[in-house]
Amino acid sequence: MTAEQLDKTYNPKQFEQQIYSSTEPMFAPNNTGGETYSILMPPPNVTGSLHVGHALTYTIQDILIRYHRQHGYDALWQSGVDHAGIATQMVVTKELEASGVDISAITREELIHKIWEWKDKSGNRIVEQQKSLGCSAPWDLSRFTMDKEFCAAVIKAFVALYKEGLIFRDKRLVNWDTKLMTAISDLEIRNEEEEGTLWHIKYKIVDSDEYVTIATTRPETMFGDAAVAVHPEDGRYTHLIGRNALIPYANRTVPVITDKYIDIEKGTGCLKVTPAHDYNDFAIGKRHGLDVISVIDKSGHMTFKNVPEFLQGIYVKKARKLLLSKLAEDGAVVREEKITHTLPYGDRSGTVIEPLLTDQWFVDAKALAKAAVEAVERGEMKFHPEKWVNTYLEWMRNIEPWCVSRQIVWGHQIPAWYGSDGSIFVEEDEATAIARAEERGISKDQLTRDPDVLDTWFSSALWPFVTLGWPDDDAPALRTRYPTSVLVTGFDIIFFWVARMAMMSLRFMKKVPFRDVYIHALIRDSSGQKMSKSKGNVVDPQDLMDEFGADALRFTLAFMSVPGRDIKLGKDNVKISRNFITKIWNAARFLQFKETQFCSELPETVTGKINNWLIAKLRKFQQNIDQNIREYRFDYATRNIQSFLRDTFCDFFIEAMKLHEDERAKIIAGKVFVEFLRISHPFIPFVTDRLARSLGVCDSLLMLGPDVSVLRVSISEKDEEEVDQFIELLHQVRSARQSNGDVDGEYLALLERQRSWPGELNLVATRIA
RNA sequence: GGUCGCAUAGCUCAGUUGGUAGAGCGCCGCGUUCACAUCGCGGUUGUCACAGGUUCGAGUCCUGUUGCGACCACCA
Repeated sequence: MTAEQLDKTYNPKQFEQQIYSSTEPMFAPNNTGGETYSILMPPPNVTGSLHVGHALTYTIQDILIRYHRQHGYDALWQSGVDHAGIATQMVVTKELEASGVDISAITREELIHKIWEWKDKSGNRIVEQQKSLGCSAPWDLSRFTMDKEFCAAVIKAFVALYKEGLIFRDKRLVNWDTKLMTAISDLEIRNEEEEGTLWHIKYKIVDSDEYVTIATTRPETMFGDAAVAVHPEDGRYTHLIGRNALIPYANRTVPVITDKYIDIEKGTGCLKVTPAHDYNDFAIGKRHGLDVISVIDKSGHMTFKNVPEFLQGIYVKKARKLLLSKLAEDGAVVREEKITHTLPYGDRSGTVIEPLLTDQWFVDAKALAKAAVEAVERGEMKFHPEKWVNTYLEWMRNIEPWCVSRQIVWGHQIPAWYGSDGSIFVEEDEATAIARAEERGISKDQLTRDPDVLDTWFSSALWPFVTLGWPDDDAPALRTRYPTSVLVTGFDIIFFWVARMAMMSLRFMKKVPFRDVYIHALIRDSSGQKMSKSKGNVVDPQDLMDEFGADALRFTLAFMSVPGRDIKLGKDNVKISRNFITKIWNAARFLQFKETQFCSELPETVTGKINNWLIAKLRKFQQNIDQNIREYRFDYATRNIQSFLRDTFCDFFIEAMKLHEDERAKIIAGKVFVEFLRISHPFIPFVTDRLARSLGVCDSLLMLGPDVSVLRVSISEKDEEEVDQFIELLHQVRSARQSNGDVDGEYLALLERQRSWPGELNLVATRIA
């Protein structure tokens, strides 16, 4: 490696790209049979582009991977992309519609084909951005949740779970998105508080002049009422129990029943029970054997059955208005009460979610959760920071069946075939399903395949072992790398992904998927606001990288990764990091100017107090970083990098070097600076590699861990202490001079003490003060 | 309603085992003779949210209060 003169200014744009491509071949795992270190990269959505949250999570993972690779581990960072069922189908559908395609007119196969086309064309954008950030993943090993092998694995897992009774089909109330026309899981809805109205509405009691007044926020569902319920001990209504109430305009009566679920204080104390459109009402209905009467269809309109003519086929919100004006006209609205309540909205579509009764596939999450809870309780999978273990356990212990079928086309089609007689065949392929059906006397033509696809998170849940080779139990990666070392992700993904990977992994691999789970912070804007497109406060990491360099962004994100606190990211923070990196650059320039030797070996015994002191500080620095990495304290690590370079190396050592010319010091300075570059490399890979090359040290620091010879060299601990004291005194002298002027007695006394210091410190003292 | 965080300098935040309150930014002063003004040297800035308790000693441990935030659940 030949040295070259460093530019006067640090200009990351000039070399980052080039450094990346020249080191890329070295990102592959070495597969030498040594100790492995593996990280699964959370697969970004195929539709995604890099946002600051990604930048943070990838920076942390890349630091870990580079560090372990440098330290001789067989390191694998398994990358990939997620097909992101609903999100992707939405994006492509929108694009097609915008270009004038009538979505309702194209077939399932055509749409799937279009999405593949889109994926091949645009699905790789985020990988390019990951590369700009410096992510050192072996991209040729990258997986896609819809690639052939992955699909086969998903189907295999589904069939296995089904045959074990851990997946079942049932008619239940599910969260239905009327815009996307699919079921979604509990996690895919977000509840939003808003102002609403509670209408008190009279139902006439049959064969009487009395009325019963119910309170509801959703009057339009009254046509699905199956009862009016009161609390058994509510004296106000005892006389009505067992009577029948007439539903307005419906020509239908419902009984007044009692149930302890009813809250006497709430509303009027009378609850209209609508099993088809409310989870609690469904439960009440089940207890009392009530009919389940649907009045809303899958697109969010009133049905044509069960609903009076003037509301048939009308959109729910409009139907509500119409009905209310008619009820008011007829004097049935007793009271309008303003309340705040929370409404469920679809995460993706933004429309109100309707609980609807439909046939769906469910995973028996409760059964799977048992092992996933126990493994964590036994400490086989550890959370960092530890507090997140409570979030995980709490959710796992109260888990409900997971609805995994989606009424869309982009995803893994459920391997279930239905016979015309209602029989179900769940098999890995069509041929087997047909064979099984024929055994039961059902011909091929009488079989239809379930059109639904699986929830995207179902395949994501299998990510840890499928990417490593499952279902081939002998796959080398599966044998040597499972369980993986650590999963790095945000807390919002604990339920969606971490918990489900734990469940599936324990079922199929009998072991936890990773030893550690590192939960990182959420990034907010500089004033602490959550970033969102609608607020317009989204910071684009690409912009920051363009302006300050990828290293500056990485350093900033690591620096601000304080456990348990959100990151308030502003441009200024990145600028400060850039300034620090410039400082490193200039330190290198100085050493180059001084014709420092970068490649010579350390002498067995270091002479010179300051030289000894520097070596001692370097050792501590190295040990600190090791500990920081072990404890996932990237904030401490970057602080250590900063203070070593600035306070220790530049502000004292280099300054002393200027005053006290010493050939030994040049050797030490070169050696220590190179060690500094190696140790810092995982955090700021581009600039450290660039400097190592320019100074003629090596082609890349990617594989070069800290030199252990630094640890072997014998140094005097007394020297370290002595120089520390000297520096302390130096501060006092400077301070005294600044505030009191040169003539002050205190200053002179301090100066005297300083000058009496032995060896080269004396020399330095005379000139530095 | 349940759970979990957070509160330290003007701002953003460190403070690891209980032992003299810190950094960066900002601000003020000084400084461009051999890296760096994207810099250096020095200075300024505190009721550690509040109230109790444990302790020789509490920013740190315990109890309570207030404020802010997040998540989960429910809502007639």
